[in-house]
Order: sequence, then C-alpha cells, then structure tokens
Amino acid sequence: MAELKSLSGDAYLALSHRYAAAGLAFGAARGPEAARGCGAPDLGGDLSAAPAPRPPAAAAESSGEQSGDEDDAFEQRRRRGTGGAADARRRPREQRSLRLSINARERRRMHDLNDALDGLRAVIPYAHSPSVRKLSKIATLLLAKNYILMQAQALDEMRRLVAYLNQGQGLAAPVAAAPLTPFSQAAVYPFSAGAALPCPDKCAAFSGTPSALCKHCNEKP
DNA sequence: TAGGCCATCTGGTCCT
DNA sequence: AGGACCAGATGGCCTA
Repeated sequence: MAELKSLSGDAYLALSHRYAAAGLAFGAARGPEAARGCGAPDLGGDLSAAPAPRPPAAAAESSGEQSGDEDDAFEQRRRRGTGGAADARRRPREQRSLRLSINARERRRMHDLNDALDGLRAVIPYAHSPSVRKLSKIATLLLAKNYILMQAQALDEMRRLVAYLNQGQGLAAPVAAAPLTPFSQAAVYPFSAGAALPCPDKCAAFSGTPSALCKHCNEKP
C-alpha cells in the first residue's frame, strides 16, 4: 500500500497493471465474487453482480424495519441510559424511531459514497476484468491520485513538446504558435524566440530530465 | 488464526 | 429541529 502513496506518475501504468493483473497487495486469489460476502449490501459486491445477500442487521435497510440485533442493541442502550441527551428527552418509542431514521440516512449516505467510489473505479485505467478483484477503497483513492498526477505530467510534457516543435518550424512568435497550442501556451512558453539550445538542454531546462516524448532527447549523441 | 476490508450503528459536531 | 458529516466501535467475511 505504501507504494501507492508515493507512486510517481511515470510508474502509474505499470503499477496499475500490476494491481489489476496480479492483485498484488489486495489478495490475488480473491475473485470479485468472493470478495464480498461480507454483509456488503448492493454496492459491496462487484459492479455487475446481483446484490449480495445481506446479514440480518443490514436486511432492514432503509425500509425502517428493525432486525433482531438492532433491537437488542437498542434495548441495551436504553437500559444503560446511553441514548444521548437528545434521546433522553424523548419517549422510548420516539427515540427508537428517530434512531432508525438516522441509521437509514447514514446508510444511504454511505451507499452514495460507495457509488461515487465505484464511479471512480470505472474511470481509473486498470484491468476491469471479472477475474480481477475490485480495488479497495483506499487503493482506489491512491491510484486515482497517482493517475491524476501522471496525466498532469504527461500534459506538461506535451506542452513543452508543442512549444519546441513550434519553435523548430519558425513559429516561435506567440501569435503564430497559438493555433497549435490548445492551452494558454503563451504563459508557459518555454523558449524565447531565437534561442537555439540543443534539445536535451531545453527539455532539461523545464523538467530537469530529458523528455521521453521528444525524439531528440532519445537520440544517441 | 491473524490481518485486511467492509457495512453498519452510534454519538458528537456543525450547518441550515 | 433536522440533516450532513465524521470518527470510533463492532462484527462478519475472506485470504494467506
């Protein structure tokens, strides 16, 4: 997991593939179906599967129904008098109904959160095959963060490349370069007109390392 | 069996 | 007052 936290953009694809294909660190042998037997309601299971069976405590869901477990827990709290200050002012029946509605709301909220996480998983490039275990919540977030960083890095590199190409074609003037640069290139235009430094120097001037996207950077000296 | 991951319940806090 | 959000506690399921 630590590797996800410090992952650079460059390493993202390789790692995401690793997680997807091998399921490293997330339990390779765990199939998508096996992963969620656990009380995981609808969203707990894999995205396309039918809702997994629920445990008794979860069966009531938002219907406001009470399970036996929840009844017991409620009774225990009532006897202990740990219902909270607001509850203490209410009649038991009222307390209970309020508690149920709060629980249902919280359940809904968590389901919405899980929906959003599923949406995030859907757009993160990693293997979505049925044989691959679903990303955990934390892995989803970390992978998404690294994916964003990687995209930003690629975008930055593309900008530099476009700027370089424009200059090489004698289009160094910002006005002439504008049609080739979809973003506000003028503000970050890397080279002054007429500056004819060797390519690796130019690339290195902005990233500190030669660009992988620049053919000159990859040329043998 | 331990550890990871998860859903749910719960009380507290903040906001409208 | 009611709803949203949060974090801690608890218990279930699964894998190594």
